[in-house]
Amino acid sequence: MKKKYTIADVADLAGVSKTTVSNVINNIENKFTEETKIKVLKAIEKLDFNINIGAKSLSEGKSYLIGVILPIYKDTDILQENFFLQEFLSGINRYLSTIKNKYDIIFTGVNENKFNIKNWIRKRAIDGVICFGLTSNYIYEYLEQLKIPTVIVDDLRDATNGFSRVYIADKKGGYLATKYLIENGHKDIAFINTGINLSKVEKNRFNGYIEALSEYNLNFYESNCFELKYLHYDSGVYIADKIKDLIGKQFTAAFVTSDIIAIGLINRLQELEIKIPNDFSVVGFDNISLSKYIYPKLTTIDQNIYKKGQSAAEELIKIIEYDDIKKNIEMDVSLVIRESVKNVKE
Amino acid sequence: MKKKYTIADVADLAGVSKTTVSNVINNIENKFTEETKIKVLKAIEKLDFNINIGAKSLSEGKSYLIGVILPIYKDTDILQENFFLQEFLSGINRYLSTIKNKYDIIFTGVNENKFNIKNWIRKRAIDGVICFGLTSNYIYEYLEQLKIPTVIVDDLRDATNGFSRVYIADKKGGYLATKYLIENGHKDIAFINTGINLSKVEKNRFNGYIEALSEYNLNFYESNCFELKYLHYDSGVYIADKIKDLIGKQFTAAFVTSDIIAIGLINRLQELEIKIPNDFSVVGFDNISLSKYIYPKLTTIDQNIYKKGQSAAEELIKIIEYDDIKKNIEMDVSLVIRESVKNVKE
DNA sequence: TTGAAAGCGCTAACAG
DNA sequence: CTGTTAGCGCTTTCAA
Repeated sequence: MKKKYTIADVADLAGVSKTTVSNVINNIENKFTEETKIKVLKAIEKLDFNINIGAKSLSEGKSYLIGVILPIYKDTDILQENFFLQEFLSGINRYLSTIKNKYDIIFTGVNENKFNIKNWIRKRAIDGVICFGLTSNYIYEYLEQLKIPTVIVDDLRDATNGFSRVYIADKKGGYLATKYLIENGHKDIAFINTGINLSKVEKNRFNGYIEALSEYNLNFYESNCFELKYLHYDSGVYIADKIKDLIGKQFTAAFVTSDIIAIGLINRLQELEIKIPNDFSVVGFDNISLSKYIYPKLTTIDQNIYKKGQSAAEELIKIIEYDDIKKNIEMDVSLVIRESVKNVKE
Repeated sequence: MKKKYTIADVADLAGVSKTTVSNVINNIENKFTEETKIKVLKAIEKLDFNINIGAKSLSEGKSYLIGVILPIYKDTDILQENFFLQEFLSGINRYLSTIKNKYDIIFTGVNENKFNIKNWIRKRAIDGVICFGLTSNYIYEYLEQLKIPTVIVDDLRDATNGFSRVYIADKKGGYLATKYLIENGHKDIAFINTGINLSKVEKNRFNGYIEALSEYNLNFYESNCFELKYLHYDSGVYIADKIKDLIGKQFTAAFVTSDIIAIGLINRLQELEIKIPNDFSVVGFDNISLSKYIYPKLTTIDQNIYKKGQSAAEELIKIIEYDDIKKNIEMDVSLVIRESVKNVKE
């Protein structure tokens, strides 16, 4: 097997010192002439030399690794049965590729035991971390204690006040969804959520719902609100059975604060011979990739998780490389009109 | 901020040498007494010491990083719009967690330019790589040249002969799918695929289809075979339009060699008022997570991508740690009965 | 503009 | 069983 060359080999071949090779590789200003640069570059080319990040890392005290901490949902493994985490990772990866893949991503799940996550960050000497969704407070504490560059995504709870955060315009999303339903002639609109008092995200979506209602002088009825415990498909199935007899009587449409639940709802309702959107209209929230593959295709609020990943990564790199200050970044949302809403005006 | 401690600090506190600390940490046999072990462990605990993998890595010439090379599908970014890669990553991660997360995963996409992938492997000093799906031959060449432990998943082309491979019982899957259709009374069954001459995987599924047919003395008709160009949702939509007039006349069911296409087909057919499974039955292949969320739920062949990730990782670690020899690992498949097939016997 | 030498934190010979 | 010492491949003073 071919020997793995080091900068010493390059230096020998080019007839310069290791220092100079290093300076050329890292493009340090005023440290070499054009002439030496060419010599070094030629030697690198000839030997097919590749820098060893491990060594660079040890000497610089930087790993060029960014850690992503992902939530693990009930009963599944990390990344499993999930329709958006991979989009998020993809976005991060995308941004990293725009800065020449200097950094690599490593990831872990949040339900690993406490010490694991802390140790993981330290032993890998991770340069920065991105936390997605509601992770536990003890993680935030560790992060603060470690003084490691961090970006929190989609968690606006007080415990995250000290960090840079990326989140979306949830209120606007709720507003857009509800308004669209109203403009399609719906006056009685159910609000299906996973707990407006537990999560600011949900709360904001609810506020958007309320705002649209009052803008059109529609009354808000507590009885039109349904709170679910878990954020997964089965909650949609569950709520479908619960509200099926109210459809057409108490309300003609629903704004559901997450796609996966909306999809469970739609599928179950159709099993019960309630046709979507003919008998009942629904607007979701998230625009997970799944939502355009179901029948009928789901009208929803797009939050572009992919782009969110990009922004989170960009912000993190700014903090790592330029000591950028804490920032709150709100991402815009938009309505994606597909087929799950019927116009009942005429 | 708290100083980051090194083994030298631990050694000082415990009153032993660095070597001894290292020996204890790595649990090297016959290199320390129970007594020293306790001293060292106490010191580690007290200092909240964490080993620095970067340094360990440099000195051992091992990175404890495994690289996963993922395909990138047309027009999308890595991991995007995809319903199985994350399951695969999840499986790898799962196995790695059973060996105490000694290794971390880093990943990259295959359409990055050639040099990038090679450089990436070398500069990170990756310990081993897992390739998923049909990647390019030049990658296999690099891998061979680099003599790096490698496991190839789902690619049986000649170029992969020299590597350990993980794949599934495709023929059995094709057989099971077709047999199930036949046992439900279907005699004329379309075979929708993405090219049996391009991919051994497709070829094997086709062979299973043929075997079931002949076992039940059913004729094979070339005209019942439809070959698609791309492996994605839109191909299903496309083929739906193409075969809609043959349904009920030339055939009453279809075995589709991939779920995502089967789903495109089903959705489009239902838009055309052809009811599944009442008017037409379909069995898919893959059991992607999406397939249980569509309506009707898709009957399909489960290939357990998650488990495939586990096996690939297990095999790779064996190669890395025990110089295990090249192996071919075939994973079993099974039929998952859901709602897209109608019994037309009675 | 260049180079010598020290050091990042760890492991591995080797000697005791 | 324990410790000394010499690297692993790079960056970084500091001096020339």
